Amino acid sequence: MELTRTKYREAARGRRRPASQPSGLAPADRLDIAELNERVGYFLRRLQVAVFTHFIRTLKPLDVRPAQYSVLVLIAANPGRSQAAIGQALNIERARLARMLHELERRQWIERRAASDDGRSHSLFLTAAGAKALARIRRLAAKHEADMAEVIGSERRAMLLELLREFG
Amino acid sequence: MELTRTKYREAARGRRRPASQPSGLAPADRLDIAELNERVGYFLRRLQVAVFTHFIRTLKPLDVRPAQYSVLVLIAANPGRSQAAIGQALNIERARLARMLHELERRQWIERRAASDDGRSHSLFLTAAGAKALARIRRLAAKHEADMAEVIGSERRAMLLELLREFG
DNA sequence: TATTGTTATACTCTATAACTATA
DNA sequence: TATAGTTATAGAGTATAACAATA
Repeated sequence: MELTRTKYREAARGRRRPASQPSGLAPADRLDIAELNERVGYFLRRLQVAVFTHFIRTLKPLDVRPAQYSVLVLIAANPGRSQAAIGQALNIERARLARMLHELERRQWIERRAASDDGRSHSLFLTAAGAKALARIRRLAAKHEADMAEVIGSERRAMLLELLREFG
Repeated sequence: MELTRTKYREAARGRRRPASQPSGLAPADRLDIAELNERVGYFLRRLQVAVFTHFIRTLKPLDVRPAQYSVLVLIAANPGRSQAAIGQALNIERARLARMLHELERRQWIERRAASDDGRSHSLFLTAAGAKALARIRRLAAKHEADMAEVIGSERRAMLLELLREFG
């Protein structure tokens, strides 16, 4: 599944047969997926993969992945916070976050300073270059989100966002 | 985020502050995630991870993962189809599917027979043991789905499923 | 004792490429 | 030439455990 209007329309045409229809009546060339049609996790995963694929492609010029984007955004909005705080908020393992931050530091988008109050923790900040990059990143992320709205439909996107937000 | 009623209620309490509120007013101990509150992909990913985690934990007794479940279900509903057909329907790379099928064959849940009409392709079938295992797997998967409905609410689950299905 | 950050290992999943055997 | 399946490799993400420094 790709996130394009053409594919979406194809999917809409293919969806004429209701999920409750017995599997024996599925056309010979199409596979019967009736049982999966009742699984929230199945569709959740498919849409998530499609959305992330489109995000990654849209942000390819800056080579930023979804997790990196969320970390940069959180550091920008919460300068000086620790790795533990960022990791907990985003549900990223501290081991994984440590490696990701090394990469962002290598690109000179963030810097770590020793925390004044706690010798164990590092305070995280965007560098000037990081802030500049984030401005470009945000423009591409906004384009990604606008593409999604165009494919999904604005009001459907809003419904989906509200439903998902209940659990995030 | 875990998929439990307790966690859900905590999340609901924590959601009092609207997403549009300026970040400067976020409490000092909580991180400001206002910008992510508008990202469909962010919540889609969080919910998908939570749902898969619960699925994996529920099916732990049989050690079946979501992708394996979907493959078994598709073979059961479409006996004799090729790896290519299964892979295309589920959006699984043929290389990945080949390894997964080896594992399912090792467990003696599926078997491959040479296709009668095409010497290149393998026809996939459940074994008797595979059919028996799938019956147990389906009971656990149904429990997983029921748990989800309990946490999310039946009507919200139905709305979410319908919205997601538009793109799957 | 517990926490912060780091390194290391293992496993899943994704993305490719190269290869064989068939068509 | 194209397709079906296999094997191999590389990278991202997840899950652990172990460790040093600090609380």
